[in-house]
Amino acid sequence: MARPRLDPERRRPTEAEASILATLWEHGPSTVRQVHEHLASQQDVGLTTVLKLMQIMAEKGLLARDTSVRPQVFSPARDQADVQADMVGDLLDRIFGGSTENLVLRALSTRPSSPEEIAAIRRHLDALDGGDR
Amino acid sequence: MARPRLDPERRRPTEAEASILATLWEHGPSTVRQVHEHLASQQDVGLTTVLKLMQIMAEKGLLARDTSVRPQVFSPARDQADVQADMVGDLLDRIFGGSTENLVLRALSTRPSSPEEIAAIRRHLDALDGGDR
DNA sequence: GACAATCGACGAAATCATTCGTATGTTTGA
DNA sequence: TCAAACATACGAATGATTTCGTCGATTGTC
Repeated sequence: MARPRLDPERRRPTEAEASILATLWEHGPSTVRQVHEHLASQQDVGLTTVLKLMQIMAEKGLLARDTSVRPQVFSPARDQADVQADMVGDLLDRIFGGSTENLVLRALSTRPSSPEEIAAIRRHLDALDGGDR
Repeated sequence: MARPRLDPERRRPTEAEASILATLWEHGPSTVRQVHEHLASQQDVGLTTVLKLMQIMAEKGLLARDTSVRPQVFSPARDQADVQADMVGDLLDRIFGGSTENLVLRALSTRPSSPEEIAAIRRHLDALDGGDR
């Protein structure tokens, strides 16, 4: 009696899956061992655990795998920006009542941002509305 | 062989729990029936399911309950801003490589923001760094 | 008070997410 | 060549999450 399965598209990665995706986005297409080495430096996790996860992700369509080489090389199947957009949108709807302003404000106040970062965000805002004031 | 239990503090609400918290933040302290009515308008979910979830959340310390009235009234036990900060921080670390700028940029490009909203965000930025340009 | 409606507790089941042992096949290097 | 090391598959265990049925208690209505 659990929740019915979600539409395969728009399926958000789980926590462990997100770690693996992040690794692949950062380092590019990688073998299981490479991903494991990176993750193991942060958390205690076994090689076969990572393998299993990546196999499942490939089945789900989250990863693409190249079986023509050995060891096999995995790459993210979805664009980083797409996944980020889905997850931000989800968070927005789930606990920010859909208010982008609230989310941005919360993000800015949660983590200290450098003046450079703030300036960069201003430029993004300018690009959105032409810099009206 | 699942993931070990997390520290009770800093425990992020699950998906279903987040929906309930959002309802309570939006409508204030509510009965199970009220929460259910609100949620049922969005998804298909049973009354006893919501009840059970809210009981569990009360046990976990996510909700406070007033048993002196009938029906009982539940309210969020943690501040909305705190939970939002935890969840944004988590998303930041998990798939944005800790870059607030990326997250903000993604949020802004994912959802159309009104000029008013953009102006409000600018004011927040000004408050952070005094409006340096 | 009798009856119906509502409330609340509880247990159990289904599914999901994560973990890893073990078994088997493949490659490498002495 | 042959063994050691590595790669991959697979199944199963475990805990977390979500679901809801059912039963007794409480409340409201006539």
